[in-house]
Amino acid sequence: MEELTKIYSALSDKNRLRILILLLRKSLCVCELQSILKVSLSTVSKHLSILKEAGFIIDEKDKKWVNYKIDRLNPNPLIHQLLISTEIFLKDDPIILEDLKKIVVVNRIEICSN
Amino acid sequence: MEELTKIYSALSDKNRLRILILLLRKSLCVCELQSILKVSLSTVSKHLSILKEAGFIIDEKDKKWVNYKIDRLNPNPLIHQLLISTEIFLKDDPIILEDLKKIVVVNRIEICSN
DNA sequence: TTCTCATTTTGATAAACATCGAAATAATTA
DNA sequence: TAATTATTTCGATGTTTATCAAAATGAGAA
Repeated sequence: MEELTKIYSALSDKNRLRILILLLRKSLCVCELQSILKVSLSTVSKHLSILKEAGFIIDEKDKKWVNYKIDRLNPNPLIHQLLISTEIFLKDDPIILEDLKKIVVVNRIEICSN
Repeated sequence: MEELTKIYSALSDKNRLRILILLLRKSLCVCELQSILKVSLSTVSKHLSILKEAGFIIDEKDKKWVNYKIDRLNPNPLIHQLLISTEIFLKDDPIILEDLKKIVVVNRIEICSN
């Protein structure tokens, strides 16, 4: 039962839902997410670790950066079902729509070290 | 987005998951739920109000008691999908299996006023 | 090897939450 | 009407959580 409450708890925060919707479109590094969410880097990092711990995402080193992406290979079907339902539920949300516009032009070289 | 975090937050507590699984089998009053969960009446009442606020359950007066039941007519399809997924995920959970044994013999006349 | 820099961890703070017992409420029964 | 009683609300307490800034980490670049 703890595994299930951990999964639902991971989805119980606005910033984490925004992160998941963004990652469904595109793999992103911590500083790119920070530039969209406008919270501190340490907060983004903490949210990512909660989502990873729950099984929604994985991380991958890419040169200087850590790319976070949806864990498409997670064997728990609930994870994928929740991602789909969440995406559908939020498809017209104004904050989400703004976020999705931003990832089109986001550029980690410009953003990092500022 | 707040509506969605409210829904997922409602599912982020062990006692509330136990309540939902019980109500999927049988409508129950507050004191019946209390006798199974072994937490205080005010805590059960609070959990029920959170589940009701999120759209999972409704209440109905029946003589001296308030019966809580799954809101089968909630127009939000996510609610029903989450209930089904949650039930499947917890189908072999030992605490849930014990709970389900108990509702077979639970009797509100014997339980209340103790 | 040393420096740089993206990320994580730590420590602190304020807000939210789960829980309880006691008081308040409301509705049925006597 | 008065008493009973199932439930809710209130007030208090301890725990968890979201957040930030600063320090630590660790991997690539010089």
